[in-house]
Amino acid sequence: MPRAGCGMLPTPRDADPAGHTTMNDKADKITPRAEDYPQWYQDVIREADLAESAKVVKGCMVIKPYGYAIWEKIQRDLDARFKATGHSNAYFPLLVPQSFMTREAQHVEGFAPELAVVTHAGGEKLEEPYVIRPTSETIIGHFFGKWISSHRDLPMLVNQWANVMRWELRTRLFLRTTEFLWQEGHTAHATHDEAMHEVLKMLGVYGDFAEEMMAMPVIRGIKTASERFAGAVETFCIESFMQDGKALQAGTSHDLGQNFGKAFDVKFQAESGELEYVWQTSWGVSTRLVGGLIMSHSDDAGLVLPPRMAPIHAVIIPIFKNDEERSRVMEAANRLAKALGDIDISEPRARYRDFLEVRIDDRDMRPGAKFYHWERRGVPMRIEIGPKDLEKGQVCLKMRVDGAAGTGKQFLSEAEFLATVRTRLDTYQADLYAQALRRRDERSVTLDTWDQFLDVFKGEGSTFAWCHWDGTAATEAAIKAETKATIRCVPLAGQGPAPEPGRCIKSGAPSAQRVLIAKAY
RNA sequence: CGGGGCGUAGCGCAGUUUGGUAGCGCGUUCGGUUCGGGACCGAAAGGUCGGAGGUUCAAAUCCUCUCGCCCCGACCA
Repeated sequence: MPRAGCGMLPTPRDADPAGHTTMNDKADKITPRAEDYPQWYQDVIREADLAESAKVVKGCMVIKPYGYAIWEKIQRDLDARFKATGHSNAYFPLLVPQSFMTREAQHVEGFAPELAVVTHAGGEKLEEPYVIRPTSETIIGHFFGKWISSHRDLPMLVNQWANVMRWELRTRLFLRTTEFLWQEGHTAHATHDEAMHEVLKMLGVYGDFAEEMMAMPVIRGIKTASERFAGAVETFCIESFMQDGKALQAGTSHDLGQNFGKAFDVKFQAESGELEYVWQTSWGVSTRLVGGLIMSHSDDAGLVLPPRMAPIHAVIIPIFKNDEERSRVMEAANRLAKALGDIDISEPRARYRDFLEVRIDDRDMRPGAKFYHWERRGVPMRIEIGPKDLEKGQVCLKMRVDGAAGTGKQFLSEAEFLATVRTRLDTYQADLYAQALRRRDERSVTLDTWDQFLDVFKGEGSTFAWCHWDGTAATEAAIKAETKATIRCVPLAGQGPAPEPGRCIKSGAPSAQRVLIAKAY
């Protein structure tokens, strides 16, 4: 069966009259993005061996080792950033007394439909059911109440890495699963100003992380009331642009005001001697980030990873025809791998060391099959070493995605290669960011008429649309009802087009600035 | 919860209309030959056909009841 091919790569075997191929007719194929984007997304995850649906547990996923390694990269870097901003990790129970969930009115209302409840344990019906945490504001509020009594106890800055469960009706690997992994930061402060400062600081941490480490450009903004976290006074977010034009909320940071302080009676004695409720914040990112990473950079040949998120940076493919060549080539491969593995590729500002991860693929397979194997997994660099290279003292280098500078295989001396590896990875990282940013900006539009709007969002259509909005929930709901597009955020200063007055795209009422509208995951 | 679809080997499927005791491709295992873009030959392992009940000499196939999953709509990091 002749295959459609893998994007820009030549597939000579397509011409094989016998139709021989090692490809499974359906299972190994990556559907092109243009043909079926959601199917492409699933194919990339399967072929890169990142995760699979748990099947036996509705809506849940198994994160496989290679996918989990990416999550570990995310965790390690964010954790260091949280520590650097003064936060400490802690851990709170998975189960939350049901009565806790009902203390804050908006919070119950928002989460009630998606709670899983434990009613029986130890063979008996529980006196009070537990809910499996959909988030931990309530139980942490309870403990903050016990821990905080004086302004000297503030600020309280904790974070927890945990799993949570939300009974979603429709799930997608990484983007929305019933159970997911995340971190949730929870802080308490003496003043609203201080809490607001925290909220924005952590939004900044998320934005920097997304752009510097994931090479994923984001828009920082404020959620509208209807998109706000249940129980928050204000929700801030980072929104990223996926290749199909949809938006992904990649992180949120909430100003909780005194809502949970009042619900859980978290009071402190101020310097003045007065008892006051604390001002709280919470902020989180989840395994959804992995989905965002996939959709930001990957192509029709499979996963593409920025080096700072890649569990493996380089793979060496030995090439030989017989045992004599094999031993010579393997010796050179081992030597090169050792040298590469010693290269420190740490991000300059990071508080941890990062060394280049390299693998030698010595499996008994054709080299071509190995090329495809590692390409699908998004490994940034491939190095081929064969007898010809040994003769010439060179290595053959192929980057997973060809930068603007050149395409295809490059041949360079081993010394030159080793000396430039670090730079090449940094350039590659920067190129992926630039490409993602260009893609987003080229496809962002400013719209001024409802007809234009309908044209953009008809059917499955979506892109980043900057539009005037009259600020009312009614208009927002009308836009969503008619087009499925939603207001992703009101951009913070410098995050969208410069503010200019105009008229609402839907109602025609006056508006002070444009907001970001798109369909969302 | 409504509408649609599907459960047969690890994966993808055929077989069901017209009952006759399960097959194909890929993968896997073993042996050999191969190896600069998805190799080939030979041998082998692997299935109580989602489950329960019924009809029949005989059920993957017909009947009844169940369970599960996927897709589409209403909610969401």
